[in-house]
Amino acid sequence: MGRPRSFDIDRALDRALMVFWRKGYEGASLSDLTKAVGVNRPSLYAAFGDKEALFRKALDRYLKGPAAHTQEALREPTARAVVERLLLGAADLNTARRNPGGCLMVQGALACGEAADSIRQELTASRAAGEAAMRRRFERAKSEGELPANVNPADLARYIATVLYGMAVQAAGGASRSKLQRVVEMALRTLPM
Amino acid sequence: MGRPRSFDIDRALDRALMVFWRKGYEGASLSDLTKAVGVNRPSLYAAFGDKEALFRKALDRYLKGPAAHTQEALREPTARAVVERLLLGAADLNTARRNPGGCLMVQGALACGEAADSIRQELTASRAAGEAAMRRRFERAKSEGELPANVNPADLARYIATVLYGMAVQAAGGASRSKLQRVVEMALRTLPM
DNA sequence: CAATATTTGTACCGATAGGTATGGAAGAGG
DNA sequence: CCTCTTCCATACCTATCGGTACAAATATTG
Repeated sequence: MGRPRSFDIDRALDRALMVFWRKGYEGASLSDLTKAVGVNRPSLYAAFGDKEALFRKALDRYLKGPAAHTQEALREPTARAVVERLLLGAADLNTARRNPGGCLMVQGALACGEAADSIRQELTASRAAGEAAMRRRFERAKSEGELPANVNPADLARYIATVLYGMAVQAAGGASRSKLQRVVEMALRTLPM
Repeated sequence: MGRPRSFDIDRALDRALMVFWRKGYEGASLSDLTKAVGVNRPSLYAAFGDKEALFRKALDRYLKGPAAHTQEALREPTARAVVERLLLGAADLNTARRNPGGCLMVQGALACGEAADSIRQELTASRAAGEAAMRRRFERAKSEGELPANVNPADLARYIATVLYGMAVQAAGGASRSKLQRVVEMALRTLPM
């Protein structure tokens, strides 16, 4: 009962995600967001809560949508296939025409004022969770005899994560897909497995 | 003639640099800056110009001070020594106790509102300049027969830069020096030279 | 000591930030 | 058709943003 909502809530979230992705949490103003979503401010607040809650929902959607390949990558049969899929997927995601350049988890809030501190911590935690998932996958690979004895799963995961973050910075600076792919190629060529 | 300035201009710039380094260009408010510098707002403006000019001067000081190792690294005798010095130097710089974590050129303005656009572009250009210097150094190395035939100097430079940026993201998230050093170790171990 | 040049501190500027009070509009249930 | 619940739109709130006007303070120069 009551007046029905006049906009699609998932479409709205997608629009908001694009703005956060391009400008980061603090760089995205409420005016940017409402303009992009096409909805007035109080409607946005009623639907999602405050800016912080909106960002968290957008991050969730990001992880389950555009960045879903990270989850799938971990299910690849070999460690090398996992890494290939992660890196090549990142090259695609970071430079997809219809997306802003870069990665929401890196751009979102690297450096910012105190107001965004809790968001910064959340993104740091999300990145750490991704690394931990990679580490567990590599531990499994090692137990299956796939990795050389002198390769530490945690170190390998951190290294791959570092390359991924660096690619996001490159993409935010305008690096093309082919340039990112050559970075991936070089990283893969020198992989210890 | 006239009343002499009551603060040291280089000390002030160092304090401002620390604030920009930790919070980025937009995250650093004028109130943060004046409080850290210990100088009132009009004095800051008289000495350095507006916020943008202050940031540019701080960036300059950053490149010539804390990040000076990048210039020195390029003068190492071999390409491998160049890379080693760059990566290990970055691990130190990004996690030095008395510095904010991370790298000013990465944290400064990755994502932000339109107001910071010119600063974002300047940082992107600075990073590109660093990569170009690396590429030229590797081209020299290749002409001296130091690099395998299948290694493209531009690709190698971009790859190293990517690892450096990724390390900055890791450090901004609180990664310790030893963890960064293990990333470096892995990157070095897999280097094609 | 007087005149002048510059810095200093206070107090303020308009613009914008995130967030909300309020009254009318629009549909669902009786 | 009427009521009730919910949503939409305008207009506004306080706090803070970057930036500055102005006058008191402090030095050098004659």
